Amino acid sequence: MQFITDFFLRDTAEVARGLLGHYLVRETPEGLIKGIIVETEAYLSSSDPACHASRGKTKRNATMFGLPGRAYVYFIYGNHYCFNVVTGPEGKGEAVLVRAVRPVAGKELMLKYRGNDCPEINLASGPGKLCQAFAIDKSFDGHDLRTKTLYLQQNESAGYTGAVKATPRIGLSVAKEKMLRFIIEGNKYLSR
DNA sequence: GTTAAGATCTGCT
DNA sequence: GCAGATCTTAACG
Repeated sequence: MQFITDFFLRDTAEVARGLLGHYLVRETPEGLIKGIIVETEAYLSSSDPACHASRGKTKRNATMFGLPGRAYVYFIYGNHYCFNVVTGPEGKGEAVLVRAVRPVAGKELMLKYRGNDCPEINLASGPGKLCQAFAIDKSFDGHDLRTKTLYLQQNESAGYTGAVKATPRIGLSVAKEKMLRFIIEGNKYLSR
């Protein structure tokens, strides 16, 4: 079952928390890839210097200011893509970074896209690894996440996957103190 | 035109 | 635990 737009129009931190336990699905010509989201981070537009949108709209972050429920994909550190879901009303500039999933289907394909024989526990345990395993690149920037090839799917048992915990976000040089990272506590597939 | 910093990963010590 | 790889974007001259 798909998410409705209203889900993404709520408070961004609530959306980040609410996505835990649900599915991220990728349909490739070679087969289906599916994972359960176990780690997310919220990026707010106001008073959040860590957010790309905090210093206004630019060519790179324009997607963040677009329609909720779209994908915001950007390239970082010369090597990696990061996958976000745009939240809030159009023009606000907020998003949720999906940092890690637990693989549930298409593990062979994920392994192939990751390009080495990494253990299952590391297939998608981090934003860059997740994009590699799901073959997500810049062509998905602005992609509507209710259409095929890449979408989010509700999981009825999401609320029973474990206790949710808020922690500081990872890898930032500013606003390190904000508790905007959400994890399923104790899950083996977290980035750390 | 030039430069510095970045929502990371991997391999080596 | 730490440094290096690697390159796009945005700010500045």
